[in-house]
Amino acid sequence: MFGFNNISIDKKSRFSFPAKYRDAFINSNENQIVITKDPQYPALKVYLGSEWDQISTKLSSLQGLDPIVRNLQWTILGNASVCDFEPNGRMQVLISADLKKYAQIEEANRICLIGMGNKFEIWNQENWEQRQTGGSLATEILDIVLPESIKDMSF
Amino acid sequence: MFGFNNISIDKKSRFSFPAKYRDAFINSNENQIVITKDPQYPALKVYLGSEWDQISTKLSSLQGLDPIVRNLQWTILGNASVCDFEPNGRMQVLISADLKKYAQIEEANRICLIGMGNKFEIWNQENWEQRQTGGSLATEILDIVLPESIKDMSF
DNA sequence: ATAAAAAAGTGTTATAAAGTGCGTTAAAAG
DNA sequence: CTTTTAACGCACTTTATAACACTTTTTTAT
Repeated sequence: MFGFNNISIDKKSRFSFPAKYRDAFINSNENQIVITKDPQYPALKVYLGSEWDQISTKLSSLQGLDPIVRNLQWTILGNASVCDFEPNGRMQVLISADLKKYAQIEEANRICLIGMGNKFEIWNQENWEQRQTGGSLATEILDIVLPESIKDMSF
Repeated sequence: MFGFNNISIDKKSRFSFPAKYRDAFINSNENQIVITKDPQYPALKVYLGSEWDQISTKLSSLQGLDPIVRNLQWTILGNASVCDFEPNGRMQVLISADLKKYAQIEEANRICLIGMGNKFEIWNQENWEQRQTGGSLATEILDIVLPESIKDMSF
């Protein structure tokens, strides 16, 4: 599941996945979608339920007394929104007010949904364009020093 | 059970878990909730009864002569408040005056309830925001040197 | 020590806001 | 031109919260 999509969000903060991904969703047999914060950029990560189960299990098992681990747990686990998802239906998903704020899409009625294989990203259009042209964003965090326990995880 | 929730506490210091967690509570067959102090931050930990049984059993069995262990035992075991909990009912829980004070939510009528998988955290809103934006809090303890006996526990 | 008063805890109800479901219209693709 | 997809609008349902009433426990005063 790849590619760029500029799509709308309705008055109740829902968007629907483009129909071109329907078959892939049906084949992977998912009935849940998880949206959470991207730990580095003002953007959102969208995981399939099964992917999320793996990531969250691993992340929550790490030693929470390490402050860096704890921060990642807060960001990724503590902001995750689990949504029921029907690959055969409208494939609609709600974005919470909190996550909208983080991704700076509070006002917007359009978002960029980027397919990255087994996950998606959601971006505010201006931020996405700026990143694509090599610009940097005020809120981005590039200098995370990861503890050993996390180095083999990919979010 | 994941995600951020900004919820109210009533005049009698009760809050109710958001309805989205109901199914998970019913499935895990819990009828008790335990709230206690977070050992590092001015925040509260909320455990399911079964999780608490494991953690408290393990923690209380550790050698109490090590001062760090002793401190963790005091903080976590000595402040635990066990509450009856009805997954099919209103899922309401009372926060004791003591714990409210520790988490600095005495005045506030709103709290942040953070779902971290098999446990929750409760934060005063200002403290939570400050932590999320990289700020630090006066009362936080980050430089704990953990004894071996605790390194494989995750609270 | 007892009664009254206050405080703390428990449970119920009403209402506004948030979330969900679905039909219709508009736009795009074949 | 037909079919599919995306966007919009509306009605319905669920949820959150404040307000209220009642019970139990604790405190205070006599």
